Amino acid sequence: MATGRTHRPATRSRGIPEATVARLPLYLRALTALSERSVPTVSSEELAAAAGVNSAKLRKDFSYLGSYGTRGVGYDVEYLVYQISRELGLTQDWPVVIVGIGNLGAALANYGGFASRGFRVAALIDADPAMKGKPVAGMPVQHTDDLEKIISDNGVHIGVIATPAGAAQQVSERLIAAGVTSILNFAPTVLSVPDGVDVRKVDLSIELQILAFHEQRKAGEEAAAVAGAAGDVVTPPPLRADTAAAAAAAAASRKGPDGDVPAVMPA
Amino acid sequence: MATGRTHRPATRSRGIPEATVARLPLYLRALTALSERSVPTVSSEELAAAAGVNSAKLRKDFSYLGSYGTRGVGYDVEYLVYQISRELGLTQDWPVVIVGIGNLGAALANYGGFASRGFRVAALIDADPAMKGKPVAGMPVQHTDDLEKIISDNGVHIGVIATPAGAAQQVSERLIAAGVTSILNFAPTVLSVPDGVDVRKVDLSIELQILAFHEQRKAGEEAAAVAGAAGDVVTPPPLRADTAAAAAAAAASRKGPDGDVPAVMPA
DNA sequence: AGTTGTGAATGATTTCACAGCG
DNA sequence: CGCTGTGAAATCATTCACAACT
Repeated sequence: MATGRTHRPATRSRGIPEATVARLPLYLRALTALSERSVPTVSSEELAAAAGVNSAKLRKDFSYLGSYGTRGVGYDVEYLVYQISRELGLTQDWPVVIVGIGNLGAALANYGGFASRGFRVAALIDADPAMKGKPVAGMPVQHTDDLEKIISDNGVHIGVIATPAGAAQQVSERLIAAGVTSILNFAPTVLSVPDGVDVRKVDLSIELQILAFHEQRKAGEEAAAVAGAAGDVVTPPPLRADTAAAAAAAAASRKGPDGDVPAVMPA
Repeated sequence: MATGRTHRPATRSRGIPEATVARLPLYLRALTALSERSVPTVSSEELAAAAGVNSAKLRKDFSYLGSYGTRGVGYDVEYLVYQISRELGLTQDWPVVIVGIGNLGAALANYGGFASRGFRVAALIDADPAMKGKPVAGMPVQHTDDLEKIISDNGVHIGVIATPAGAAQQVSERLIAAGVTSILNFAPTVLSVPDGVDVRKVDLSIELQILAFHEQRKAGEEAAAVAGAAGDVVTPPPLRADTAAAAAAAAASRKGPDGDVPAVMPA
């Protein structure tokens, strides 16, 4: 998951496990699609398929919300949409500010799915004076100087940070001081925030790196399957950088888990 | 976390747990920052703080890679950068295509951190004929018609989908047929892909919904703490939509976990 | 003396499998 | 009969706490 919570120990909130909470939006999206097609009821099997999970997990997830299904029949789509929306707090709408109106910030401001489900972009904020007043997504960009006033005037509790990494920590501190308690961080930095503030992080390069890991593993398996003839060991030379004398002294006795032994011995 | 893998049972890859793999990029980023400041060694405690995790978890994570530290001293920064990069497959560079050059796609194309660490944008692809040839991030946009040729000419294994939701499934099928085996999906849809293809998903509105859940919970706690005087129950009327007769018949016997009972009884 | 590496303990999540109900 | 809801089992992840090593 491209996502990752930062603070707050993985404790249950109101009895609902975190892993379940993270899936509720998926279910909600699948249910909304069914609702638009006027499908009245759906089984756990069908809904699970639409959401990309297995049905046992889905049923267990729903069991934390209550008994909202009908045995032998399934779930009432509209009713479930309402219950999940309520559970997620989407029956009210949340004003959100986006800080950092560069390429990404502008893309986020223009993102339609934003407004549709319970969220409303209350303001766009940027530190560049040249941006001030420029319309983005039909809304004038405001200057960082007014951040605190914007937050409190609009009763904003959720902030989106799309600034460069260097500015993110400071922006988060100002947001929090002004009353924000939930942050969605697109900047590639670990934010440190006080207790009670939730941070979720979306990080493109982390996602790509995780994919690269699996991709590499696939390539390795493939090579191992094909190999046997050419004795080309994939592992490059260790290239140990001896920057620290103390650590360097111990360098001789390194052990990898199995990395130094090629999966397939050269013949 | 904004992320979520889609396919492939959560099995270990080469003995390294998935949860650990997901943290390696974080460690790598923190280590790279230390490296730039020419810090030679770092303890698990320090590095953990920089990466936003606790030190026991970090040490356990590293233990899956091998014994790369020195007791009494810590970890050699350069050496660890290299080992983690290698483990993540970043010692080679991965050509990547971005499909869907709208606001988001353009933002991704312009994102610097992309090129820096092992990834190279090999092509930008869009279905709009009007976009063809237009330069985005210093690179001409190519038309979807040529997708297959672009993938195979460049040996691309990783694709990024930034199209509207409606196009995503079809695009993924074409990417996969042409040889892509890892997909980073920004479209708000569940992709269904064959075995052996990895999908990671980044979804703005899911992240916001998870934040809203916690935000709502905070508001509830606060209200409960303050309350006792005003008897304003937060729970809205159930609003049951009777779309399905069968399910409706059973509507009488609903039970929520505790949702129908206000946390604080009105006096 | 200081810090890693890791078994053992704990906790969270997923999966199984089936009783219970409509 | 079909499908939900859920204990119990299995798996996965985190944390503890300390022996091992420099």
